[in-house]
Amino acid sequence: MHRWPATTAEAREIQLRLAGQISRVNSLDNPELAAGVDISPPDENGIARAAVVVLRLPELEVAEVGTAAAKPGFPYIPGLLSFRESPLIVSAWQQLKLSPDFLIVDGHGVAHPRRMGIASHLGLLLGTPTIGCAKSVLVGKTDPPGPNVGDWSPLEDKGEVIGAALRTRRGVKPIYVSIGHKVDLDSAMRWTLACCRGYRLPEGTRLAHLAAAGRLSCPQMSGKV
DNA sequence: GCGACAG
DNA sequence: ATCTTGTCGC
Repeated sequence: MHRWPATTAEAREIQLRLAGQISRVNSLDNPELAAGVDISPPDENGIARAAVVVLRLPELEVAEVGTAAAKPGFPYIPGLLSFRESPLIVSAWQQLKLSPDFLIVDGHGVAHPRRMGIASHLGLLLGTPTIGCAKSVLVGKTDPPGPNVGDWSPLEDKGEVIGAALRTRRGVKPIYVSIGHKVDLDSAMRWTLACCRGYRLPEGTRLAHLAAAGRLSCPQMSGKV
């Protein structure tokens, strides 16, 4: 694919080049397997763990869980998150026997200064449709969406709609949905909502958070515990 | 120069 | 992402 960056300037150059490879056209058609991913903060030894949870739609039953653990090889820098977390997520993804139809990522897709957030980067690395679902804004402005589940308002930057503030639960802050790769914004919101079950975060992401922290155990687990 | 800044 | 109890509401 490409050489891993040694400097932040190099990382930004890579992002600018990769941004041109993102497809914002929808390719999801009645998906059956949805995946969510999250990564734990490094433990006292510097080891972080990624977990990918695969859910069967529309029931949202856990079909499989893949994990991977390692020390991140890149620091956390706003705008460069994917260089820190992507390698571990790719490893966890490779543990899977199933092939999810799409992946929801805990972070932004094109709602990023260079339109190349971690969700988009992973879409390219995995060759899979991806959706960015972040808990806070990185770049852009938005108004609060309406109070009902499914209500949304555009997230705009430099005159461009880069995502949406989406109400996934009443009475709590919205999440910020954006195109990762091979989906359009309407589809991204549609399938995000299809993965929500009364919590602010979609189930895949929520369960992956638990799995990465070692607080989810089920027979579908694979990879290291 | 100052503030803002996914996880 | 962390640190953080009890409390209010469904």
